[in-house]
Amino acid sequence: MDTPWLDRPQLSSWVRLRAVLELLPGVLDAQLRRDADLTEFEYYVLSTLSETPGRALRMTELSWGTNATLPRLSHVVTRLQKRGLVERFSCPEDRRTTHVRLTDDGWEKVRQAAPGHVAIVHHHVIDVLTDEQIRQLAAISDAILARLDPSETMTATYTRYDEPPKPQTRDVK
Amino acid sequence: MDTPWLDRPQLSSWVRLRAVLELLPGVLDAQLRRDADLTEFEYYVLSTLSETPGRALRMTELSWGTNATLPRLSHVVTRLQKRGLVERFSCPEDRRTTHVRLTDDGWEKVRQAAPGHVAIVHHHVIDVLTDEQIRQLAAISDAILARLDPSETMTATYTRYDEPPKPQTRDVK
DNA sequence: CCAGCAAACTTGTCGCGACAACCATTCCCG
DNA sequence: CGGGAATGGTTGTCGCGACAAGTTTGCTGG
Repeated sequence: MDTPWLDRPQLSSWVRLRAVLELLPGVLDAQLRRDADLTEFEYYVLSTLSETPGRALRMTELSWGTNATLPRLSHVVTRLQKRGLVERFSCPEDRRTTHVRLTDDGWEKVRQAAPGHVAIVHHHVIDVLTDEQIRQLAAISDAILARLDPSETMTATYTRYDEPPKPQTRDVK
Repeated sequence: MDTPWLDRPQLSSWVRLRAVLELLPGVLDAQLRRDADLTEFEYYVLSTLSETPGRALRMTELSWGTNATLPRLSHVVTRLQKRGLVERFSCPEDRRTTHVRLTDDGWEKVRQAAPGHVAIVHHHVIDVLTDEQIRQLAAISDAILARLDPSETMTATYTRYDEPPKPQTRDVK
């Protein structure tokens, strides 16, 4: 097996990306925990629901919008439910499914947490990049996601939730 | 408090970056666990040591090179030590410090794991980007890191290990 | 020269996420 | 129209990382 090593520019880019992957989530998470007593992931669950008409989604749809596995989401929803921020309910149409709805408390929570979170995203990402770089970053992320997530579950996030993520060939090959 | 919201291009870029942050580490981690029985972080600890003259570093220096807190690193080193991949030893010069050295087994482990890991980095990141985008990504990551890690601990990674990370104002403010 | 502070780790506890196993419902097809 | 597969979700277990003490060694100033 001939090893395709990384040349200088590639290595340089990868090392830096890796550092971002390692450090950025922690910073965002810490801010939300401190100021809103929420995980970043919890925040995005609430946030996703808050942006949905009816403030409710099926578990599976919610998992598409938040890049989560179903088990993980289920645990998180359980915790949020215990705190009264969301509620589960089932639809008689398909009794396998569970729907999650944002409660008024959950809505209020998101309203209070959003400014701080947006501010830190601005401070650590948006503000340090030029408009040009922001466009570049979108394109780069898109390219990586296309390979990472061939079903394009993610890129559908801010568009639709109405169709399943195509043949799920999520093989790490 | 007037909230500086995200406009369309910014939001688009952030949503995609977030998805990458969420998904990419898991994919890399899964490959290493499966093929080498190593965490990605464990791999980078071993890898960092393997690239160091003498294949040894102080704990603190090692933490600079791997973006880890000292407690985390300490735990990981303990595990690696139990598996015989690294060994701790102390230097009489400053008896507070602990040094970590890659064992022959550890060296062999890294040698075996590297090709697979490099391959998946190629497949998921390098190969989907143009040379131009790789340069852009390095610049973007640099900008984010500069804010994230004002001490520039990270950018020093592939250069030097010999000086402390300047006044540690790692305030999440 | 010693008191107090800082540096360098280590250890313990807790919570979240991955994975696997499981249950319920629905779909598909002979 | 009945039986197996597929879909949708939940639960249990385990391991790693964050955070908060605690410990030892070195440093510095009065």
